[in-house]
Amino acid sequence: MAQQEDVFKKLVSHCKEYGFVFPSSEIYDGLGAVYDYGQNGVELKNNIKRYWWDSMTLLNENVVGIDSAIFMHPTIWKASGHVDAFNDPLIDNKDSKKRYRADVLIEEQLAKYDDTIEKEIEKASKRFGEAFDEQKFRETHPRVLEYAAKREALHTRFVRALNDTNLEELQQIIIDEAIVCPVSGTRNWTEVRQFNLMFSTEMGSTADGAMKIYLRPETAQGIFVNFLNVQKSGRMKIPFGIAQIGKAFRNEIVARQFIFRMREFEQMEMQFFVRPGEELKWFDQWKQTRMRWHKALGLGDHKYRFHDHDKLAHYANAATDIEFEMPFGFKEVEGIHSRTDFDLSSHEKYSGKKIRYFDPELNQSYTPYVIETSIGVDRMFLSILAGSYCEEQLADGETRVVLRLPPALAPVKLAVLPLIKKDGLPEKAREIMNSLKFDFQCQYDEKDSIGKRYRRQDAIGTPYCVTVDHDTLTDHRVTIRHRDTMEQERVPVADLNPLIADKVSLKNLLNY
RNA sequence: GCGAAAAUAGCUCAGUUGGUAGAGCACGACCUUGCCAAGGUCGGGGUCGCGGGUUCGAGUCCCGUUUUUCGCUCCA
Repeated sequence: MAQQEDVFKKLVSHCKEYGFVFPSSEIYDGLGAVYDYGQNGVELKNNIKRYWWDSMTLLNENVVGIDSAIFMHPTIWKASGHVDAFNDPLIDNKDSKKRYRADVLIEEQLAKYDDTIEKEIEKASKRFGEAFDEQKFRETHPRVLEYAAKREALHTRFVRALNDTNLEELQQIIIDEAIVCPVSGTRNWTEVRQFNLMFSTEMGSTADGAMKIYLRPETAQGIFVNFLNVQKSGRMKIPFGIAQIGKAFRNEIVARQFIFRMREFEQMEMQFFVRPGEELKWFDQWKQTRMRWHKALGLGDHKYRFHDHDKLAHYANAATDIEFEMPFGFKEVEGIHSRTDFDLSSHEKYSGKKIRYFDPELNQSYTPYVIETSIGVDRMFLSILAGSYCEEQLADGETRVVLRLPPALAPVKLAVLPLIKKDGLPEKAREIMNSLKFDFQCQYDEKDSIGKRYRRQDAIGTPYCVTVDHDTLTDHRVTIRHRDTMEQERVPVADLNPLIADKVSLKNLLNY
């Protein structure tokens, strides 16, 4: 385990040193759990997205893509359940370190007043026996009146604070009422905080006309609200899917582990619409398809596993995760959920628009059921880096760091290197590079020894190095050096383009 | 959010009881160099995370703060 954490540290360090991932706003001390992708990172990330997008939209004629806006109508998040699910005001006791819902603590205090009043009545009732007039007792007894008044005042104050979502007031109530922690028995409280998962901002420039809107916490809703648009304009027939890649935002309480859990992240989601009753069949099919997609990367089949959910979310009737063995353990990179008709039905209810599909084969209309595949781009990025990163012991006792990235995903496909930087070799190398740069991400390097340049390319995962030597000037052949085996072969310059194109094509991955 | 640890050059780190900020690698120029991190010469780069305090003097001691890591907690 300690060794694995060590690998993780090295990975983070490698990402920064070689231009894959930088902490955001670093010269201003950084911004918590936000990261930027560097010159190599963005290429790798784009290639991952392309691999997913092509696997969805090219391999499935019944899957099409969209790109919906990050801003969406606020009611969408009511319909999806996101507004209600994450609005609890929470408070911590500093001594017991227990966390409570502030509203629940205050409700318990209200119940205590009720209890006290009831106890007074009970006592009096025993004392006076048959002659006891409860109604009159309630209206006249000074202690009961006092507690009733206190209870009423607290209740009024509490309801107002809740309606205004006035967190300071909720905290003040807990202080004023001398509410103690049931565990520690102390009144050493933190501030009341609202852990709303969603970031919000205002749309509209005038104060009174402004509308509170949220940055989407998932891309899925953009697909659901466009279901009819895509189905009708694309003449889509069930079963069919809609794919989308885009940013999502979650104000995580604890965002950690590098790019594994960030506050701003990117998702690749596909919602697949099916007939009611057939959802579990499709769920299983997508489960297998998605696992094959992952394993096609060749990082090692044993590094993947399913994790089926025992406890299901309110909208799901089946759910599983695809987990990858990260340096810090098996972690979720993709979720596959059978979301039933929850989302479409809910949007139908909230929008008042009919969201149905008329199935010509069944000659009936219904609300389609949905299978969702949802994958975190950043997690995918991390899993690929973790799976590719390799410190290799060489025969001569040296070690080399090599990223064994699938060639189709590598940020740089080939480096063109003159053996030495004189005798016309640099010019020849430039000429070769110019003939290849339209088809491949290429790098030219003439600094330092050839061995050092090979190692630099290993560190960013460049699958091929093309070396120009004196013979090249007369025989028009170059040496291709392979990243993984370090083997070399001599090939004609004219053959380079088709040769490399074949090796770095996404087709090699997509044929799973 | 709580607790613990850490922060010195692009990277990895050293820095003695408090007394002129260093090394290796990396980076740039030139020379050398025929295939797996070679060598030489010269050079650029740090208000020691940030803000206070103690002191004649703070990278070093104290307080606060930010960021990161680990453990809890929370969430999905």
